[in-house]
Amino acid sequence: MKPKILYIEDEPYLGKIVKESLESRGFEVRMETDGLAALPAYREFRPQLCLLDVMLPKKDGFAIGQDIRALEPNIPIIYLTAKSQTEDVLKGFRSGGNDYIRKPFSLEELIARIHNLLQLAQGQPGPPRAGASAGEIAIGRYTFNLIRYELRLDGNVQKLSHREAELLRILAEHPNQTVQRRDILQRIWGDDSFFNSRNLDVYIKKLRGYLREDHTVEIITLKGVGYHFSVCP
Amino acid sequence: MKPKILYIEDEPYLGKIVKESLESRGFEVRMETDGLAALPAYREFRPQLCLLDVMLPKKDGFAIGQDIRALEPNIPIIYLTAKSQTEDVLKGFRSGGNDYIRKPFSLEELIARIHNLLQLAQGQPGPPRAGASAGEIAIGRYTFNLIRYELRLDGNVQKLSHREAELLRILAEHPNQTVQRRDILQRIWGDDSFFNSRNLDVYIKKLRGYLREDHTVEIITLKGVGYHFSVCP
DNA sequence: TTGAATTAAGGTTAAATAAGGTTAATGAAT
DNA sequence: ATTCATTAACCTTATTTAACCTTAATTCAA
Repeated sequence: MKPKILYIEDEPYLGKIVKESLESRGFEVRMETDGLAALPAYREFRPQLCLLDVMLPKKDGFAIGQDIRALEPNIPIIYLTAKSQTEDVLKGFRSGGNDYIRKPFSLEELIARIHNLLQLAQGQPGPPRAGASAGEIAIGRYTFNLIRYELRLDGNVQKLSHREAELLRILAEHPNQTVQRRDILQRIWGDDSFFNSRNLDVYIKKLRGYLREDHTVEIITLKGVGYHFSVCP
Repeated sequence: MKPKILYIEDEPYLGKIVKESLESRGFEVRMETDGLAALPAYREFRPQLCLLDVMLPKKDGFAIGQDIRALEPNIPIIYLTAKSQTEDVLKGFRSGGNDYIRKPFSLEELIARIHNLLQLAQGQPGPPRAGASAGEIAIGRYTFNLIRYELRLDGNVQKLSHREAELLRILAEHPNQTVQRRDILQRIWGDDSFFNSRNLDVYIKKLRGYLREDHTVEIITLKGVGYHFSVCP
């Protein structure tokens, strides 16, 4: 489904160009030129992101942003303005903005920032792999659900503990790459002292046990360095 | 605890000013002037956010950003640069940047953007689901009425007690996120002494009982940390 | 330059600890 | 009286610690 963007802009020429550009990049855009029409349009359209010009005749963009934020605390909002005073940028952030772009801006930059915010709002950074939906990672024939801490193969479900899941996640985020031991220790235990180090060994063993069914998946030890999560298709 | 920021900047005068300003605003800052020192410093310092100058003599900020992103996929990264070409902004986002600030920048704006990103990175409360109106939260197939303390599934209504409702509310406000045990204890009981701690266990059990009907909803224990309210769609 | 000896790194297992789960009884408030 | 909240006792399990074993890397002698 195309991400929906609500765009409030009172300059019709600029607005038309931006709207068309965004549409050509795969967004569904609803534009309003009147600040007072923004909130009703929001309610009806239910966008994933709002792009608000600040300087509007009747109701300024900051006020609109605050209203929308009151309705939907987490929706990404980008303010768009000709003002270049720092004070306005600050006001933008205080009004609940997540980004603030000064006119004149480059369309490419605008699009990059939109993508960035939509991704941040989703919460998930890693590139999704085929065969696994959001919140899941494909690991060979397994599917690992990051939210429920479940490792599935065919019908079988293996519940993982928190530590097990953290470790598997780190490995799975770096398929066919070397992950340094101390980085894992830092991420899970916060330091890389001797005891935690032995602890990691224990969990590596557990994961190897869980992953035994699919021989294309392997945790390879690189002594003195770390681990290589090998996933050959 | 103060948020830690790793700051890579090769201009010592500018760097000193920025570092001190950030410190005066409650951040703990580690600055490095050498691009090659960035990654080791990152490993040791484990910051919550990275502030990377792009134009560095030996290794540029984008390369550093990519390395750091490989270690920690979710850490917010801000690029800082004198370049004003759009192409560089795009490159910045492609390298996994979450924001991009052009020099000369205002310190206040920088700080506002840092706060903004730290907040975004903190918690992504999942997208509120359709079918629940104001004062109600959708929890999987359930609907939870915050005012009447009622948990509904299809026709059935389960009345919750005050404590039960408080706890469910805290969890439901953070779907698919980790909530620290001590935060819950603080919010409900005002402290986190041993006895209240056992008390929480009792209420968690009760909620699990109420939520048993929908298997996509689960309260996952993270031993020593807290709970993860998993709501898979 | 081999190749045994040495050493460090990690594997394996099991025990200990701490954290939480479960259930029931007690106490407080309406 | 009844409901809800707290306390308590006992049970289960994740995590840590520890001990001992295996294997890879390094060293140094022949």
